Parts: sequence; structure tokens; C-alpha cells
Amino acid sequence: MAESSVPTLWSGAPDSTSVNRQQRRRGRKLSDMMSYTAQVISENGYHMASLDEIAERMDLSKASIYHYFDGKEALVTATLESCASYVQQRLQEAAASDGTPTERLAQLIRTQVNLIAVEAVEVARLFVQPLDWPPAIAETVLQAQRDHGKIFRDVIHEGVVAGEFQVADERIARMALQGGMNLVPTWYSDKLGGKRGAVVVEDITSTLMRLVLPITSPIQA
Amino acid sequence: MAESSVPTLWSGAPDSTSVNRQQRRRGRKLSDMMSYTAQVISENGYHMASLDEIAERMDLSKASIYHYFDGKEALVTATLESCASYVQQRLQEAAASDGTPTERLAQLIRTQVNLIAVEAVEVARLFVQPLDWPPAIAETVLQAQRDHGKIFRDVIHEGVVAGEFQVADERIARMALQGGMNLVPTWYSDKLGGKRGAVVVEDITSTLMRLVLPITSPIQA
Amino acid sequence: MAESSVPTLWSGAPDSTSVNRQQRRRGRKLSDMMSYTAQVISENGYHMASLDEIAERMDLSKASIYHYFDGKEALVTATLESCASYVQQRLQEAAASDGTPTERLAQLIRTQVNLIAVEAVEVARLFVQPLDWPPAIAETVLQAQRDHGKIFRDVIHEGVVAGEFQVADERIARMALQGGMNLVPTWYSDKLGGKRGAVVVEDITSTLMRLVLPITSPIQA
Amino acid sequence: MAESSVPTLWSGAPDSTSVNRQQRRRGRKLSDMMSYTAQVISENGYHMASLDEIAERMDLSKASIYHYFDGKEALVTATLESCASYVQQRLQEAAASDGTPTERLAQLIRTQVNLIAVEAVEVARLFVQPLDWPPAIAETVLQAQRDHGKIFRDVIHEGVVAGEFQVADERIARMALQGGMNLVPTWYSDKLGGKRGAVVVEDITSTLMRLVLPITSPIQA
DNA sequence: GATGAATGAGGATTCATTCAT
DNA sequence: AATGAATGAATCCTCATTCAT
Repeated sequence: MAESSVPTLWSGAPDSTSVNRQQRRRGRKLSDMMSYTAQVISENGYHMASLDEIAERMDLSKASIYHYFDGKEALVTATLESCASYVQQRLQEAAASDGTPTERLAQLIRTQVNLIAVEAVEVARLFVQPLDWPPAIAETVLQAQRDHGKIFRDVIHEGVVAGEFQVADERIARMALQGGMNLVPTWYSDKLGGKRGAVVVEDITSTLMRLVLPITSPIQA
Repeated sequence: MAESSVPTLWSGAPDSTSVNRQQRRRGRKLSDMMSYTAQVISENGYHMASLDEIAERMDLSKASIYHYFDGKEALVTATLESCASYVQQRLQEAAASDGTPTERLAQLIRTQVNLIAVEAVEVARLFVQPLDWPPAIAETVLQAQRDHGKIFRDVIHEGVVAGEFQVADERIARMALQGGMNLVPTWYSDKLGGKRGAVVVEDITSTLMRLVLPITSPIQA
Repeated sequence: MAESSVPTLWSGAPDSTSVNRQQRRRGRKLSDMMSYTAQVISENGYHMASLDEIAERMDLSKASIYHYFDGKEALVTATLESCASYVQQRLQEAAASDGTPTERLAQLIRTQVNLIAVEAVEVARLFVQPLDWPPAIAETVLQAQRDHGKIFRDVIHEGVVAGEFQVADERIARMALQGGMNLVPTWYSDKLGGKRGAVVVEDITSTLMRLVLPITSPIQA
Repeated sequence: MAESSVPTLWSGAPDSTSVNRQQRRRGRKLSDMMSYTAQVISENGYHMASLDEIAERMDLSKASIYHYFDGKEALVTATLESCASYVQQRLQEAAASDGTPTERLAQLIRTQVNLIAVEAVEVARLFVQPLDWPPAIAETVLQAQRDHGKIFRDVIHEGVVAGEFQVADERIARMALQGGMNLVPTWYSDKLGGKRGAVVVEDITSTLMRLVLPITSPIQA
């Protein structure tokens, strides 16, 4: 009802470059709709989220969705792309920071854990595993995961080249890292909120950094 | 591939204690049906797997499924429980072997990676993430995951008590370990089949063992 | 017969208080749907009336029924309640008329016989016996019968108190009365239509009034 | 399980003339099966009584029913005919007794009320109203009702001819009588069991006799 | 005589999508 | 822009019936 209290999961300001008010209003509407969609899908999964339910959450009629999106798949695809884009942006900021590969990888892990477990829990859940998506959407998810992986891959590679990391196989290390990041915070999400959360995040980070740091030296997160 | 021979994913010999031929035949039938079910669900997910499709794969009429199971949910629940039970048994064997916690954890990882990526790829995929299951089934999956986690938890704890492992937080370490195991082999499954597969499995194992081994000593998988 | 004109069995004007046109249109649609439902159920019984058949009679797709009612049971329950409510209203009018209990009971009988055998044959058939309804609906039927019985009970009781009626047991008398009313006109419906019908109705009424009138005085219907 | 404790509703000894033991055994089996069928149908109605349920009550497999009857309809038809035949026989005995038409009609009512409400409650419920039976079976029910009605019709007619009864219309009187008999005991069945039951039966009988007795004389039940 | 297995026909229900207003 | 109405397609499930053993 109160459009103002839309829980913008990833605070997307998608079309801030829109010129006139019309377009800006429409952009905000689209953003809100995707936000609600992410919410519902995240709670119930794709197949158990009916358009009726999504529409109701939007306080809009089901038919009206078709004024903005071509259908359920289009709505969800757009939502996923928007989510992925936001996450991607956040991670890229972390990866682009100054510092050694070690510092930057640790920062990446912190950022990702925070996103998954604190800032955008629902969003993250959408990308964890490509199980049960309709084929067309699965492709979108896969692409997002590839983009997402690339950021980590690059930093890890830099670290290896720089001699800071020591891994048997870069790809295996990266996937173990990602697998760990995906699973840990999901089950820890209740403990990551308050002040003590910061400590836990550091525990997670240092634990996962073990996967790449040379095993004979102490971990420097 | 060979539709005629039942692809017993987890080579379940469920009711070998059945006395008469009737019961044994029925037990085998049930086992076959669950095997096909695991296959189809694993490929398409719960919601996109229609009973029609499952029935056809079983070379049986849809109505016939109801002679053996109470409905779709019951069929899938039974299948999941059977799969979980088999995996559980395999892991328990690995965990119960002689050897130091280090050796046993490494053995656990090897076993799990093999199951996930070589022996029972389809089975494993069923348990990775509880995203889109109907509530009743989600509970089953969750329970299986708890049982599964307990085996790792125990060995890790023993290792810590024995002074062989050194972790900031046992639970975080365990989850990172499980997350890594779940993710890595799924994407590596094509490379884990042949002889070189053994090498990769060892790479994965040694990589993941880093998560618990004391960081100042070289890894001994 | 004339599919185009809705055969409003009980001329229900259910929501005449609806304010805007939207609501009035919807109310009329609901009323029509219930009317057709009463017809089909009355002809075939609950279990042999498929939603397909009902929908076709409504000249509507089966799925469309679900826009107005939650399902078959809801549709039928609503229909029964609407029917019962109409009958109840008609009887209450008859019971509330001026006159001695004798006159009012006779009027009740006439009204009921007319409803059952002339005006709302199909409607009446729905309430005669709760034999084959699904439990949830059986409850509705039972409630309607209780309401229905109360009207007769009250008038009979007044008659007894006033000394006009003389019965061994009020409840037995009332049930005999209702049983007679329910059965007689159903088999006489072909003879109750024309002018001679009025005579038959009076025969029925005077016959049934015997059940309560003092046996030493002539019946005065 | 205990075949001996079959609740033979109408104590049918259908084929007592069977010569050899084989046939007698088969006859008893058929009788038992029909008895259970009457029970289940009476409880749930025709459509909600699945063959599975009936078979289970018989402690027999569903398929076995087909060794004795051609199908569900045949089973139910046979059951209904057997029930009707038993009731018919009982009523005929009552109608054939010595005595005036008044006495015999009263005896008929007593017998019928007893059957409906005490001796064969389930059986009676099957015949009350032809609602919801499949067409083929409805015909059987109708025929039974016609046979049933004939007994009452004859006695009433004799009473009228003899000058004992005084009715406006014989048929109307008879139907009112039957309607009353059908309805009253169903709701009174809990009160008709013990000693006080006899009193109630007399109340019912005297109440219903009013429908035919001359209105200026006291009722003599 | 008895039964487990198998099935076709049919029914209720859901849902994404279209369209007139 | 917004929506109520309508629907075809798909899905789960039931059940009377047949048949091989």
C-alpha cells in the first residue's frame, strides 16, 4: 500500500539517468516491482510463487504486471539481472580497492558474506544453486554466476602471480571458496546481524582465506 | 541411457531381508521406481517433473504409481530418504575407518566428492540446496542435511580435541568444508571420471583440508 | 430450456444493495451461477454433477468458476445457503401472517407444498435427505433443515399452548408433518400445476392438518 | 476377520434351498458381502463408498468381488434387492395378519418404524430418497418403493372400503403416512432402543393413524 | 478361489496469459 | 494505466475394471 516503504533489497536506482519525470516514475515502479518479485521468489521459490501472489504483494492486479513485463519469465529474468548487476557492482568496488591481492580477496569475502547474510539475504538466495529454474531463466542465473566468479578468479590469479597465494589448482580453490561463502552465511544469518556479527564475519573470512594463503605462514586477513 | 536396465543410482538393496519372493519383488520394484524418480527430479527439479514424465520413465502408467506410493510427495520423500540413507551409510563407513581424525576427514572428503561427482551425481544434486521444495519435502531434505552434517561435525571435533585440527570456529569450518565439497565437484564432474580424476580428487581434498589443518604445518592428506 | 434466459429458481435478488454497477453485475452473475448449479445438482446429485457440466450449463469455462467460488464445494455450499435462505424467507412470511395458529400452520403447509412442488421443485429436492453429500456440505444441509424445522416447531407449539392443537408429542407431530410434506408433492408435482392443483394442495393441507388438530372436531383448514 | 460375526442386517438366509454344501457356502458368502455393502453404502452413500473400502470391510481383495458380482453396480443392485425383499417380506407378514384394516395398518406402521429405526436402520436409509443413485440403480430403488407402497395402498384401500378410514384422497394420505414414517424414526432412532422406545413407537403410530382415521372418533391404535 | 498389479477414463484444481473496458 | 473476466493447458489424483499368476 505505502509505496514509499518498498523494501528495496538492493537499493536499485536503475534508471537514474532517465530524463523526464514520466520515465523516472516508470523506472521507480519497475524497480519496486522487481524488488517485490525478488522477495516472493526468494521466499517460496520460482514455482511456488504465483503471479497472483507477486501481484498482491505489489498491491497491483495480476493483469497489470503485463503492462510492464512480458510475462512471468521476463519479470523474473529482469529481477535476477538487476539483482546480479547490483551484487556485481558491489563486488567490483571491493575488488578494485587498493591493496595487495590478499587484502582485496579478504575484502571480497567480507563484502560477499555481508551481502549474502546481512544486506541482501533474499537476493543472494536466488543465485546459490541453479536447481529448478525453467531453462530460460537457468541460463540467466548461470551467466550471473559466471560473472560473479570472474571477479574472484581474477583476484586469486593476481595473488598467485604475485606469489601471495599458493594453491594446487586455482579453479578448485576458487570454487571451494565460493562454495564455502555460499553455505556458511546462510546458516549463520541469525548471528551476523549485531555487533558480534563483525567478529563472526572475520572468523569466516580468515577461515576461508586459508584456502589460498600459503600454508606455512600465518593468515593475515 | 539403456532404458531397459534400471540405473540404480545408489545401488540400493533396500529390503534384502524380505522373506518371500512376493516381498522381494515388490521391494525391487519400489527401489527401481525411486531410482527413476531420483533421476527425473535431479534433471528437472521437483516442480517441472510431472508424474506423467516419471511414470513414462518407469515404463508404467501414472495411475500405477499410486499402488506403491500415496502420491507425488510421498514418492519423492521416500526417494530422498532412500538416497540420503545410502549416502549416510557410505559416509559412516568412511568415518568409522581406523586412522587419525586427519586421515578420516580426508577419507570423508574423498568419499563425498566421489559420491557427488562420480558415483551418484544425480543423487547428490537433490540435496545441495533446499530452495524450491514443497514445505513437507523441505523438511525431509533438511533432516538429511543435518544427519549428513553430523558425521563431519563429529570427526572435526575429534580432530580439534586431538590437537590435529586448528580452527577458529568448528561450525564455520565445517560449513566452509561442506560448501566447498558441494560446489567444486558439480562443476568438475566431467574431469573426475578417468584416471586423471584421482589426481583432481586429491587436489580437492588437500585444498579443503586446509580449512582445518594447523596453518603452520604442511598439509598431509 | 431457454438457455439464454437464466432460470432463476428462487428469483434471488441477492445483493440488491450493491452500490456501483460493478458489484451489481457481479452479484447478478453469482446469482445466475448458483441458479444453474442448483439445477444441475438437483437433476444429477452432487457426485454425478461434474464442474464441466455445470460450467457448460453456465456457458462458461470450468476454470472461470474459480474466479467466483473457491471450488466445487464452495459453489454448492453457497448455492444451498442461498436456496435455503430464500425458502426460509418465504416460510417466515407465511408464519408471520395474522391469524390463529391453525390458520398459520395451514398457510405454512400451503406455502411449503407450493415451493416444493410448483415454484421451486429443483430447490426443494436438494434438501429432502442428507444422504450423499460430502461431510462439509452435509453440515450446511443439516443447518438449513434445522432452521426450516424451527418455523414449524414454533407455530405448532403456539397452537398447542393456545389449545388449538392436540398432539401426543410435538416433535413427532412436526416430523410427521414435514415428512409428509416432503414426500407428497414430489410425486404429485405433475398434478399440482393447473387449476386443479389448487384443489390438490387443499387436499394435502387438510390431510396433514389432521396430524395436529384435535381429533374430535372437524378440520378447519 | 471373524466371518462369524457378520452383522447380518436383515438376517438374510437367501439360498437356504441350495442343495449341496458348496452352494450353501457360496450363498452365505454372497449374503455376507451384501450385508457389508449395505453397511458401507448406508454410511457414506453410493458415491463416497469405493470398492476398496467395501472390499476392506469384507476382508477381501477388491478384485475378488468380481468373482461374485459383475461390478459395483451389480453388487449394489443385488444388495438393494435383497434388502428390499427382506423388508417387503416383513411388511407382508404384518399386512397379512388377522384383524381389521385399522389394526393391520397400525401393525404395518409399527413394523416399519421398528425396521427403520431399530432393526435395520442402515437398510432403511438406503431407500428413503432416490437422490444421487446412478440411473440404473435408481430404477431398482424406485421399484422397491413401488412394491413397498403397494402394501400400504392395499390396506388403506380396504380400510376405506370397509368404512374404517376416511380420507380426502387415498394416495395423498398414503404418501403423507410414508413420508412421516420415513422421517420421524430417523431422527428418533436414539430414543427407540430401550423400553421407553415402545412408548415412542406407539406415539408415532397413533400420530400417523390420524391421517386416515375418521376425524370425529377417537383414535384406536 | 483369491489377489497384486496395472490402467484408462474422468474429475477437481492451478496458473500464466489474453482481452475488453 | 489499470483491472476484472475469461480460458486452455497442464497436473495431481481417484476409481472401477481387467488380467496374469
